[in-house]
Amino acid sequence: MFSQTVEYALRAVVYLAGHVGASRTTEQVAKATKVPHAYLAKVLHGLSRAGLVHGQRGRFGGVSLLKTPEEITILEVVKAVDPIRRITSCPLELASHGIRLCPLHRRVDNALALVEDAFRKTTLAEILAEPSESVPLCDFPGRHELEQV
Amino acid sequence: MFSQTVEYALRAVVYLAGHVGASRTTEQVAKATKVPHAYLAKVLHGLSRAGLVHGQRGRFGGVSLLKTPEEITILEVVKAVDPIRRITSCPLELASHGIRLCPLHRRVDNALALVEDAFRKTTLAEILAEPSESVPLCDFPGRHELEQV
DNA sequence: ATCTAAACGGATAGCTTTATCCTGTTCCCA
DNA sequence: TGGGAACAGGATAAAGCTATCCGTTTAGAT
Repeated sequence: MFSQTVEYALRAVVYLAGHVGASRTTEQVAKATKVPHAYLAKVLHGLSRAGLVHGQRGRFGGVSLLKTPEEITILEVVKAVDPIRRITSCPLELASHGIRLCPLHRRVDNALALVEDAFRKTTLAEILAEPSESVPLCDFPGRHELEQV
Repeated sequence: MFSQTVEYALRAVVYLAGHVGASRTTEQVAKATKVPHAYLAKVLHGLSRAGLVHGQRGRFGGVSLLKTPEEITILEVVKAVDPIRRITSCPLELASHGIRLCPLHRRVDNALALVEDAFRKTTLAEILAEPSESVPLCDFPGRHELEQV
C-alpha cells in the first residue's frame, strides 16, 4: 500500500535523525538501512529537492538533515517522495458530482485523511524517543549503531 | 495509494449493490462505472474467486452479488482484489526485532490498521443509504440509473 | 595543482500493474 | 439441436516502479 520508495525514504531519514549534526554517505545509510545504495541515492536526491536533506559533494561529503528531528514529520517525508493523492473530485468525472464526492469516494478519501493525519502528527524525534525493546533500524537493542563492525 | 484495481472493484460492487437481485453484464457494469470493460472482467473474476459475486455464463447471464449489501464491507472487497499488507515483522529482517516492530514500522502499521478498521466498518448498504447530493456512481442526483439512455 | 571520495545525472533493464485482444467455454432460447 | 450471448482465460502490450550501471561534477586534502 505504501511504495517501496516511501519505506526507503523513511528508513533513511530515521537513520539520519539518529545522527544529527554529522553527515553520512549514501553508502553508510544504505548499509545501515539495508536499502540498495544506487536506488537510495535517487530517493535521497528526492528528499534533497524537497528541502529535507542536504547533499554535500566532494570528499568527506554526505547527506544530512536540514531540520531537527523535532521539525520533520513522517508526512513531510512521504510527501517528498510519493505523495498521498487525496481524492478531491469525482474520479468518474461526473459533472453533477463536481466538487462534492459521492458516499463511496467520500469514505475512501476519509481513509486517506486518517493516514495523513496520523503521519502529520508523528515527528522523527518521537520515533527515536519512543521507549521500545527495539531501536529503530538497529539490530542491537539499546544501542544505536548498526555499522559498528 | 490504493491501486486502480481496488478503485474499479469498489465501483463495481457499489453498482451491483444498487441492483440486488438482478444480474448485470460486465458490459453494463463497465459503462456505468466508466471502467475499461476487458479489465473489469478480470477484476470481477477476482471478486468471483473470493466468493463475493457470482458470474453466470451464457445468454442472459451476468454478474450479481452473492451477499446482501448489508453483509459486504469495503474491506472484503479490498481484500479480494488487492489486500492491505500489514507489517507483521521487521522489514529489515533484523533478528533482534523479531515479532516486535520498531517504533517506525509500528507507526506505519498503525496507519494501515486505521484504514483497515475504517473499511471494516463500512458496508455497501451504508454507502447506498447515505443521504447525499450525489448518488454513488450516478450522474443524476436523486436517480439511480446511469445507463437509462 | 592534483588526487580522491563523494553526490549528481542519464541510460538502461527487469518486474509489476494496468489494459487490450482473442479464443474457448458455457448456458439459454428458439 | 443449433445459434447467439455472456463469462473464462491466455497471450500480449503499454506504462510505471524498482533497481543497476556508469560517466560527470564537485569539493576537500595533500
